[in-house]
Amino acid sequence: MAKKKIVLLDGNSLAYRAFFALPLLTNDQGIHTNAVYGFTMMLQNILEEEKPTHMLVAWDAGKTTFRHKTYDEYKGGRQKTPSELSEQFPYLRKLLEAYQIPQYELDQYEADDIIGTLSHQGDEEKAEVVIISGDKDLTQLTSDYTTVRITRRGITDTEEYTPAHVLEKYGIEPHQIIDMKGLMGDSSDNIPGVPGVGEKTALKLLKEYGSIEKVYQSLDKITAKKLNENLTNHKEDAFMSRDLATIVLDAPITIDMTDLPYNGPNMDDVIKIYEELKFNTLLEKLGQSPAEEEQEDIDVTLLAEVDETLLSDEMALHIEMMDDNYLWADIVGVSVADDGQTLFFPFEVVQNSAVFLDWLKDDSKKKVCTDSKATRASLARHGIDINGIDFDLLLGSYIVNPSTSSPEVAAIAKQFGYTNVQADEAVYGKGAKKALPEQELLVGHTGRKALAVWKLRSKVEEELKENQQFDLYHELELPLALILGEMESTGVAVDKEALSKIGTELSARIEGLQSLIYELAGEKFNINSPKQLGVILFEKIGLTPIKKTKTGYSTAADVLEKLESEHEIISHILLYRQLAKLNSTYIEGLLKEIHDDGKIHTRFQQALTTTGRLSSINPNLQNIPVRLDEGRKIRAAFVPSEEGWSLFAADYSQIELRVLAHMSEDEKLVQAFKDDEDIHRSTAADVFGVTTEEVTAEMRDAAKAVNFGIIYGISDYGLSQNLNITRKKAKEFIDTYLTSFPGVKKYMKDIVEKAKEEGYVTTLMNRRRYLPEIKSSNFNVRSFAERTAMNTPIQGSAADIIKQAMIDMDARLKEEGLQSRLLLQVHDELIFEAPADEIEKLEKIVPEVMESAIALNVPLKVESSHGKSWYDME
DNA sequence: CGTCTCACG
DNA sequence: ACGTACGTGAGACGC
Repeated sequence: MAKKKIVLLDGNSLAYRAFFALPLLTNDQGIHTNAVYGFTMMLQNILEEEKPTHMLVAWDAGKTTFRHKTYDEYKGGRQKTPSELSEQFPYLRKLLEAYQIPQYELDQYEADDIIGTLSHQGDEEKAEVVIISGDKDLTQLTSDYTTVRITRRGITDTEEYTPAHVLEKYGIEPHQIIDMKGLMGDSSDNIPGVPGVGEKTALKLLKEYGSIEKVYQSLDKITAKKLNENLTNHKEDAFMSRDLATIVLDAPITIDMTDLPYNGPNMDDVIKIYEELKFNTLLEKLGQSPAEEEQEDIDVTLLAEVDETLLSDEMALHIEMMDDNYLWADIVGVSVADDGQTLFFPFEVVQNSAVFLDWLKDDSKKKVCTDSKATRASLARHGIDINGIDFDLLLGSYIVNPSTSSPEVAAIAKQFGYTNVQADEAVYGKGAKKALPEQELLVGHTGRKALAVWKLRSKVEEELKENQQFDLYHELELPLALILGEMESTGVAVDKEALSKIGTELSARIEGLQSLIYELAGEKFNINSPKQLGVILFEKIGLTPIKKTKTGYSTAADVLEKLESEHEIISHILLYRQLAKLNSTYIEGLLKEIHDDGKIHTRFQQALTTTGRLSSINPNLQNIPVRLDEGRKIRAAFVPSEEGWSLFAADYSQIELRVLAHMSEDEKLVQAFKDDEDIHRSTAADVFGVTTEEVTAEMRDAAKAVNFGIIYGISDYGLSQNLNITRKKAKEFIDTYLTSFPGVKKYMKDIVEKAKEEGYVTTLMNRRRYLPEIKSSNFNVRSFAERTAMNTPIQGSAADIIKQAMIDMDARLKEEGLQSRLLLQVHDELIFEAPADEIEKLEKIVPEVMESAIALNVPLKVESSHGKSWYDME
């Protein structure tokens, strides 16, 4: 028989861990499932890695334990278990039953004690025992036969404790862990310990004396006055604390090893509970497709001819493509739907039907669709005009809730309670298996999409109106989609030769740096691999690691910068990184994206960010280098598409701080903008208590960082990292700032409160972001939501403003009959191309239009420049 | 496919 | 005590 391997799980501890590590998920019944889900993930991982022959999950029993008799405040002051977690325990039990894993609890004892007793039995039998918990106290049980795995960040990652690892980490033996606890106490269990003694002091004492008894025997040798005094005064506490922390090895359990064989799960039961909890990804892994919603029978008629009477005055229209890049994807079918019918047309039929083409072009024939921009672009690619788009499901649902992830019709429909449409993946498959299905399926799928859009329109529009967001949707986002579509199809001209030339120069320098780095390292390695680089820097060369990542040493730029003076290799690596990034992302990456027309056509995602900003993909043209001149030179390859034209750029100056000034109505901030002051300088003057003339460059930099911090939802830690100062110093800065700008302080407080009360925050144009996590009992999750509550109205309002400016600008260009065209939007900046003789005009009207996009109680300020490339701008 | 790193506002 | 700045996209690596 194979060797015994016993795995003992600390049920409560792991459930807590899973609960706090994951966001609050719910199944369709509104039952929270995150702890069960996380627990399941852990369980899967454990089963796979350990392959146990025996298993047990131990639970804490009830509120009182024998430890309360020793110390009635044991675990006092502990937060009540959140109801979102307690409701999950019955499901955890059920899950374990399905896995056929024995569970046990014992009155008056904690899970620790059950585990301790069983591992003790295991030790005596010399059986291999693995204990899994989130509680480090359990490490006292490590022995030659027992390993303890303690969860660390995430849910499946654990740190493995053996006696050797305990010794390496703490410098003591496993049995001394309880002495350590006795001395230092444990605030989470309300175990007092000795005041003033933390982990460091406790370990120092134990390394020197060995045990609590010995520490007290040698008390006269401990010269540190305060420490000696504390030890003397809290002797009883120390011993009692040790007793409390000691895990019982002979609890009166009624089970033994023979009761715990593990023979694998009952798959039917496992599937059942996964289905109940809607663990779809786990079901898929089991080869079970998640229970499909019953699809109603829908008649989709395939037509090879277009009869005029079929196309009505108002219809849903869907252009189906297999690839989501609508700029190049082939159209695989077209469907229309209204109350009476759902029809499918092969695309050739549409192309060859004058009736259909006329209908598409006719502005008085209203089209209801999802993703109007994609619809328009896919048709335009085949020379087909479409007008009269009157509803966009994608944009509408995005405005209702920007946090919902998928742009797919099926996913959106489900949010609104309509399930009669399938996910694309179910029809086409995924990855390498993705393929066009047989025609009948395609017809049904494409038809159902159009019908879904048709059926959802009123619901979405109603919700938009209810939330006073119809204008935002209909007057801002919908017309913007048209403008963005034009920008995408216009594209930006890129000088291929110029780009290649920069690339050649970069490659030569990268090669030189590479050999230099190999030489300094004494060997060849892959500099692009953080893993290999970490080994070279921190093991071979022996530099001190400053930060760790999940998987090893961090080699991020801020870490390397701190090591720059330690070894000359660092500066070369930093430069190598910088140049390698430019070469791979911006030279090679962009070259691949230049099409036959000599242009790059990015796509702007209009329904993606949670704040209302756009994003740019395939390629991203919103992150072309600018901060360092080295990279900035890439911009020289971005040129006007026509002879004699120029690029023209206009950017909002400090738009986010101006928005903050407006929304907070902070007097000083408002006045500073009214006086057109250098805002970072004037902030510095206030924070440092000097006149603006006395502000030094360093003071201005610090103030600038604080201003950014304010926009991001400030935290002392974040600011300290950014400015490379102590947290205390950062906190002082923030406090001084907030005292100096009481309006901002009040605004931040109010916005968090409002988010808690109403569940969401809004922008100037009534964009919403829901923040359910602001009520989380998890500090990190809650803090993140609080910062988001502070940041989203600012970032989002700035996004609203520039979107409005784009619409106004588009109208103005048409009005004035100008040839100039908008090419790009980069969050606070608009980039145009223009004939030389229109530049002067643009210099006047672009700032004028942008500055008057919205009226705030501070002025908006726009600065413009123009030139022969995106690099040479004046 | 997740992680790390780094480009932008 | 907790471990973070807000919002993105892309390339390289290594499983």
